[in-house]
Formats: sequence, C-alpha cells, structure tokens
Amino acid sequence: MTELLIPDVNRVNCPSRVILEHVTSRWGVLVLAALGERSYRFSELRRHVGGVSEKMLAQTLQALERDGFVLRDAKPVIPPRVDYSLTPLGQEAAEQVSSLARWVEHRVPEVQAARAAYDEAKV
Amino acid sequence: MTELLIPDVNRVNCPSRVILEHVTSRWGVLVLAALGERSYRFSELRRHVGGVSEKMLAQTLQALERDGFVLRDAKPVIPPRVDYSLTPLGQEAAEQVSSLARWVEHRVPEVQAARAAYDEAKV
DNA sequence: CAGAATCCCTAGCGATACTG
DNA sequence: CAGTATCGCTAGGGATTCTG
Repeated sequence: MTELLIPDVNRVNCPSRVILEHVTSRWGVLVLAALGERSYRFSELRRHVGGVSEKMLAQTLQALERDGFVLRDAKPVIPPRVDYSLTPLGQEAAEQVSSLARWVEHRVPEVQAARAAYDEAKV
Repeated sequence: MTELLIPDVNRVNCPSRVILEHVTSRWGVLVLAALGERSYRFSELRRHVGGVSEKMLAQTLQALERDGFVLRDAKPVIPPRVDYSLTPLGQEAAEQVSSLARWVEHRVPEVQAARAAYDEAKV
C-alpha cells in the first residue's frame, strides 16, 4: 500500500513545498517578520533587514505578493512612494515565522553551548 | 538614539540569523518536521524527504546535530545502522516548523487563488 | 525613491564513484 | 548501510547602471 502518512510537502515540486520555500527563504522570513509588526516603504524595509540587496528585496516582495501574503500600495506621487503591508493571509504566515524567529533568538545560548560541546568532542 | 526595537535577527551575520537559516533551510525544515514525528535511519529519511541527495541530507543532519537539535546514534553493527532523533531543543524547533508546514499545506488553495488573480492582473 | 535591467561570479548543489 | 570525496555545473545573488 502507499504511504498515506507522508505529507504533501515531502513530495518533489509539490505546491506546498514551493510555498514553504518562499516563506522560509533567506529574506522571506525576515520580510514577513518585519511586516508583521508594521508596514514599510521599500528602502525603509531595505534598511531594516540588514544585508539584503535591492534586487533580492524586490524579488522576495514580488514572490510574497504573488502568493497573496503581501500587499503593494504604490502611491501616485513624486517622488514615488510604495508601502508594503501584509494581507490577512500574510499576517497568519508572519505570526508563524515571527514565533519561530523569537524562539531562535531565545535559544541562542543553548545552541552555542551545543556547538561548543560538539566541536570539542570532534577534536 | 539607536533603534532598540530592531531584533538581533535583522543584523548581518548575527548568531540568531545563522541558526534561523539552518532551521529554515530547504532541507532543514523537512528533516526537522520528519524527525518531529519519529526517529529515522539515514536512508529511511532520505526516502521520506523527496528529492534530497545523500550529500545534502548528511550536511543538513550535521548542521542540525552541531546546533543541538538532532541526536545521532550510530549502532556498532554490521551493516552500519544510524538512528537520528531530536533532542528536547530540537523537539521545540520541530513543533514550530511543523506548525508552519501544516499551515502552508492548509492554505495552498488560497495561495493558488492569489497567484491566479495576480497573474491575470499582470496581463 | 522605487524599481528594472545587466553583468558577472562563486558557492551551493547534484551526480558519481569510492570506503569502512 | 552510511556515509566521504571529487568533479562539474547552473542558478542564486551581489554590484552596478539606468529610468520614470
């Protein structure tokens, strides 16, 4: 019989895995977490998320917008002003990844201790 | 004054961002989610997580082991048998990522609808 | 300011072969 | 079986330039 317990996400190129990879991508996580707190303009967000290039920020925002997580509001003014915020769906995603990010920050000491133990045992 | 509200994870090369990237890496998510349900042997896990190469599975497991999330139990038998499971810290991580994975699978229809709307508007 | 377009490069990753 | 080692590629991503 087939393995009914294997979730869809474990299959190659399934829809859920692609979405999951958008959400958990290097910059996707940080963008969602940031927008979970408030809306940002493009370069404001770029300053907030350390190390992200213009190209990757635009690319990440477009993927998240297309997936229905991010709302793009381009004001018809000069100079251009574009506000990014979350849709209700995006808010749900942001809660999940923010929770994960907070958990990680909280557990940094434990991880560093584990690494020290691992590295010493490997000598 | 300095921006006190910016979490550590938004800084480049900070410890928490590196850990987050291990946990949210392409295969890290799926490995943690799998081990959250039960322990696996190496090639059992490789079959379970569709599309992962030996190299990437080994590399992912090593990173997660070093971070203190995964326990590696190599039985001294022939043929070799190595069981992978989660530490208590890894269980906490697995709960977070499994929750996220389940949420994504649950929301696949909404995302697909959003993409259809986005793509049509872009024509 | 908010991007799009281009160039370019390396490191991440897969495929394969080998070992204990 | 559970890896390690090596090779080779390509696509992810940075830097730069250009535009409305």
